Amino acid sequence: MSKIKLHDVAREAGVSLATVDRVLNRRPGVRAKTIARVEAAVAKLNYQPDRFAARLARARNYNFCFVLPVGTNTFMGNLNDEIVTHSARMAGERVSLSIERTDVFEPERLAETLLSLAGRYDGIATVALDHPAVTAAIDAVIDAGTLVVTLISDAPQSRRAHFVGIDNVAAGRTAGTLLGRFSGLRMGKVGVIVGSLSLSDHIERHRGFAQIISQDFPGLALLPACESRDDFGQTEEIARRLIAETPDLVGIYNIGGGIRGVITALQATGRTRSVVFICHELTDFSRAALIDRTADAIINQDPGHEVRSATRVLQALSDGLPIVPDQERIRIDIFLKDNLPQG
Amino acid sequence: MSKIKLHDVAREAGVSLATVDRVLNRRPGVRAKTIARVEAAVAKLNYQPDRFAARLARARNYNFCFVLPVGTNTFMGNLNDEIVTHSARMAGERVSLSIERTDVFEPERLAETLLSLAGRYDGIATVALDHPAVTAAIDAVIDAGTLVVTLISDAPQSRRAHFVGIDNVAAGRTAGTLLGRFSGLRMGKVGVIVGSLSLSDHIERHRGFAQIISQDFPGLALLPACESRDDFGQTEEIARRLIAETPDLVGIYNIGGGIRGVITALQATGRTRSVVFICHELTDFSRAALIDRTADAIINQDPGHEVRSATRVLQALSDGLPIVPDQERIRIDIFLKDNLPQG
DNA sequence: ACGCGCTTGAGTTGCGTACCTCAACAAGAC
DNA sequence: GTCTTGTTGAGGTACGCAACTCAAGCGCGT
Repeated sequence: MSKIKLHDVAREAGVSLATVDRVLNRRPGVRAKTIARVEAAVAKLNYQPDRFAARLARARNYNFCFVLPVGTNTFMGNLNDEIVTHSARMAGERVSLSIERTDVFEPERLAETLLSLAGRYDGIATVALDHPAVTAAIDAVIDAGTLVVTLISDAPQSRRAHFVGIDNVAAGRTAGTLLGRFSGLRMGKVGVIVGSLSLSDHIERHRGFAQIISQDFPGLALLPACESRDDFGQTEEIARRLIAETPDLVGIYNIGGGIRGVITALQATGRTRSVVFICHELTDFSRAALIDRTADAIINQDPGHEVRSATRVLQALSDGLPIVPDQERIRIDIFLKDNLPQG
Repeated sequence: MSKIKLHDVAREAGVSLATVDRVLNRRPGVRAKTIARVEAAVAKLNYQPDRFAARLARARNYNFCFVLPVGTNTFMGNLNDEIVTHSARMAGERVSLSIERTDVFEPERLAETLLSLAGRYDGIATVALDHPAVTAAIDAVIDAGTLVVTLISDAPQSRRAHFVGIDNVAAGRTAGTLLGRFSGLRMGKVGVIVGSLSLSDHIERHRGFAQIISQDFPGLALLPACESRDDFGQTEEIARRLIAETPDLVGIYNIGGGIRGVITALQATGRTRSVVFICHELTDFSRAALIDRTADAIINQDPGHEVRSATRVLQALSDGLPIVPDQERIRIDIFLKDNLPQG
């Protein structure tokens, strides 16, 4: 019952260690028939290479790079912090993490940045865009032998190995159900503030939200979405206008950043309790708003989980190990004032 | 900028490899002053031992045991499956997982089982009970040199190294807020079905739920809790009675198992939409009920995450490595029909 | 001066795998 | 029959650390 090792596989298959090694590491120079014999032995003995010995022998360090947007978005700031923290932890694991910043909203700039990184890293985790230039750049990077996973925002047309993030349509639907049900049986209007109508994740959230409101809540009417460019000031202005011009305003759904703007507007107009407010991403601000009941629910994706997941996936791909889908699935977290993490 | 190794630490501290080894592995025979010198060097160079080399050299396998309740509870069944699945994955990591079943609800039986496991395993993850006999048994197991973490249900008075599970008071509060807000502005009664009033996690959920209903929802009145012993049939009977005898029944909160009973009762009486139903644990049944809208929300703790977390924690404790609190925090998941995992 | 215990250095071995070299042997081409 | 090419075996080295042995050095008391 002791551990099966390479040696046992060799004996079982009736070949030498060298041949087993050639088969397992896909080195050339082995007949198909011999390969089959070795693979049969592996299967029969249920051989699992010792990860520790393998990594030690390989004596290889992995360099991964996270590509994040420039700017001071709070969520991206948190993501950045998680990368730094995780990087320190991975020192003993032979993985080093870097961060590269670029204007992710400019397809050409992002594509350029990605191309400049090709070959310089073993793997890249990038906040992507669903745009032909970006898709082409990702595929080019992959062809150069660098692994690519997308983070937060996907480029589904590309050949990226994995997407680390949430289903934004489902997130929008979740927001819709929460807002609709939290509004009780009231009838009226619902305002939507979106960062940009050209960001696919924002569009998707909006689509999911609109679906639910129109299907499940006939008493609620969706106002046209307003663009805030994720800016604090603009968001506040939009929220104030919504509140002032809509007597029967039942709820506000803030799809992107600038959450503080809505909070400020709601508090200034004394509408914190009579307007259902739902937003995305747990930050110090949104958390405080949830606790003082200005916000009613926060839809969240856990940046810590995303960083760890991206790193694990890149590592697994590098080592040719399988991925645990369950562990890498990023949840659409719903936070109420009652289930906030820690104190 | 290449990796710092033991050798570098030895040179920096002006001692030999053997001495550094003695210090790092807490072997005796080193003067306090020398220990300090070595530790200073470790700190200065930020030395991080290579986990892979260390594990390889230690040439040690870890045997961990999960102690689960007997019986056919669906959630515990899922937990069991996750352990089996994870066990297969850990074969290459030198960790083997076993499962031991006992009557967790009988303190004396559980204590006995735990004591019989002491010394036979490197670590134990047990579904515990907050009872003096269990607490004493856990402490005895720890004194015998076996690591202990509690799973799902804690024994807070014991010296267990870690608790893998959720804050059940917070989970109850979450259920309260969801039920209250989902009921709209209606007034009426709320039924609570609890598995057992002597299980601390059920009591805690009930306490949290009651807190929120009485504080935040003056229009709602809590009916006395009914015990179902987590049994399908009994749960159905209780639910049917609640529905029949309570004309103004607004919602039902099922704290433990037997969810199918409530579902059956709601569907048979045609009250699926007029009664807000909230329960715990995502299973095939509760998932189906959420999708067909018999259930309005499910509070969940992810059994896969719990198994992986318990294993990771036991491993980290065995290797003397730090724990990443963020990664090991089990979320109080809220599932609506819109944010269910996968398809 | 001697022995004792505590501390330290030097060195060896082994963990299981990856990766490499060299030699041997076979089948097929010419 | 010789040469080429493809296939296999044998064996070595390295990876960084844990764990161990043995001997030497030190100050101490007697």
